Amino acid sequence: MTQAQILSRNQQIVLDIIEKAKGPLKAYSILFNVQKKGINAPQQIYRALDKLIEMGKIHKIESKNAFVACRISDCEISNATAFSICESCEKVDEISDAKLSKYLSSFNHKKGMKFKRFNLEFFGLCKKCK
Amino acid sequence: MTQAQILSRNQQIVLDIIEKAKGPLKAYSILFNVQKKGINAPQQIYRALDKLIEMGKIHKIESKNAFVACRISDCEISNATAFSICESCEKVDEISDAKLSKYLSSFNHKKGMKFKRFNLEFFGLCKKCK
DNA sequence: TAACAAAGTGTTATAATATAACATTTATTA
DNA sequence: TAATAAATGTTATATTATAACACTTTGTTA
Ligand SMILES: [Zn+2]
Ligand SMILES: [Zn+2]
Ligand SMILES: [Zn+2]
Ligand SMILES: [Zn+2]
Repeated sequence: MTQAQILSRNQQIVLDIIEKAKGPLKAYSILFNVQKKGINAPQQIYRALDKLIEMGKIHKIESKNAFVACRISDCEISNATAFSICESCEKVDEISDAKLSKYLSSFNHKKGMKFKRFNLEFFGLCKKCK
Repeated sequence: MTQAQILSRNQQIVLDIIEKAKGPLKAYSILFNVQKKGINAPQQIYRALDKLIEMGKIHKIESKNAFVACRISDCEISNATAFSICESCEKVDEISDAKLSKYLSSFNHKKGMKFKRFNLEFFGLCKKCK
């Protein structure tokens, strides 16, 4: 069994907020939300975010510069991420699809590059916005 | 036949620089490169970039906030983009793979979302850096 | 061709995102 | 307990991106 990660105080505060959020959160909106808890500077947020990403607890949605909690129990520690993003309401879902993940993880570029990691972002309209 | 796009002065200047570059360029590095041509403000760069992206002439590498020229003749006007990115030397190649593109374009999310567009970024080490 | 609309430009200012650097504190481990 | 590693607090600054407004050029159509 892998030891459950113990988070530092700031890491836990930041993670809690991201987990409670309905959608992706931006770094500065996290910052404004935690100032009552004594976190005052962007550095403190970005440091926590970096560690949480390393641990696979959260992911960065690159096209939005925003962060979501990982909801996938066996998420491969951020080596294989895929998201669906609604262009209207901004809803983001992490996609957990074994076939897709396998297909992409074994994809090899002609030019001899062996991939370690990928990130895939799908865009469209969610059920509600369609 | 679709009419070949005619670019405005600023759009052409920005595209030329991106096409000549060996790797992805950042907006402000483009700006510094064109100040001799009378372009002085970020707005002018970002406006040109936006249009060039719309036209499918360039793509944004989201994980790097940088821009590359499209080298793919039948690139589906930015609806289906895939890139390989070297984590060491920062080399970026656009991936043109009909199977991959077909596979992803027809991928449908369980939650009823129909995708219009995707962007995929692979990370690893290129031949040289391996 | 004159009138209008649409697209592009130039400019100043500012917002939003992210990192550098350094001093200090807390936790881990040898 | 001494040494090391990880995390924190803080100030300053770098980088990326957009808002707003006045003006010009280009395209369209009456
Ligand atoms: Zn995940
Ligand atoms: Zn939606
Ligand atoms: Zn392309
Ligand atoms: Zn390389």
